[in-house]
Amino acid sequence: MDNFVREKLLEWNLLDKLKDKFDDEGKVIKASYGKKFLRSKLCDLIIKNELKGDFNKRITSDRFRALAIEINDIFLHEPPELYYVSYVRNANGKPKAARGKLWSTYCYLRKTYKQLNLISQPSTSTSKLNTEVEEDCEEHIQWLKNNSLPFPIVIEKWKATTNYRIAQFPESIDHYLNTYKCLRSQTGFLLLENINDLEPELSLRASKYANYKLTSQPIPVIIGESLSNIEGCYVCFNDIRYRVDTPLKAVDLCFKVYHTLNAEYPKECDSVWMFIQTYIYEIKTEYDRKYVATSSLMADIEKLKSEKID
DNA sequence: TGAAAACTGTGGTCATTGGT
DNA sequence: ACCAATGACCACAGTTTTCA
Repeated sequence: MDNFVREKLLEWNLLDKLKDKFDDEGKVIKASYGKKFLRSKLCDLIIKNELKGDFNKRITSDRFRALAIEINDIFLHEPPELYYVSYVRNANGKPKAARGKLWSTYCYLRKTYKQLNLISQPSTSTSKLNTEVEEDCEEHIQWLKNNSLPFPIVIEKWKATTNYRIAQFPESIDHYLNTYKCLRSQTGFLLLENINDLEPELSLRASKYANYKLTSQPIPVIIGESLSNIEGCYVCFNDIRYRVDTPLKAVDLCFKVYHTLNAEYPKECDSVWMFIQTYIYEIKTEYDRKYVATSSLMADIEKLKSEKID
């Protein structure tokens, strides 16, 4: 290692950090400068030293920038941008991730350390069920698959298996309906068999969804010439039609169906259902999407309410 | 035996997600 | 708003296999 490089390394405090390896590998890297420069080896050496002693250590963007500048100071023709470009937003305001050789070496090392179990995987939110509870659930699930009565026991078993069913997370509502017999019963509701205008509309909707590889979601349906002349209200999903007394009850039931089945809201009116969920029912979940329109509507309503009180 | 094809691993970018 | 983290994807170089 020549004096210039040694001085620079001392100045930037890199020599101490790299002394274990740099005498050997550093010589190789230094020798390659001006020929086929071993950039990857250099990055590997630096990042490994940064992570020495703690495989899970985070390197801040400031540190990355400093390291890139240090490299540029030692190896004058190596631009810092080659080694680290921090996060930026483009003209459209879209975020652009950090780049550069140091960055990708860091990512690659972390990937490798994870594969070798040197870094613990971030804990997922799903808590593990113990085997005893799981066995009970299996039994309940089996019962639910074959029985739809008596209703109180259905409710009890349905509640007891909530976590288990969520863990099993079905692909679609079809799966749910086909698996659990109780969902097809009409306890407490009138299920109509012939609804003239409704069926073509629903099948049109289903095919529209199928085009986008989505499954048709539960939907409240109101039949009648106008809102002042309502003939009937339904909640429809798949081939099931629940009749309810009022539009409000249809919305209410539909909302409950979404949550009971862990179904997603229909894409085209997700924000509307999110408003109903957060403002009317005051429910917040970890899966909630935030909408500017929804938030501003809620804020506006709150403002109106407070003005009325004043 | 050497060229071509197939395969594999590394290094890199990008879009997106998630945390603060 | 910022930025770290992640996963999908791609290019490319090196290695191995196939085949004339």
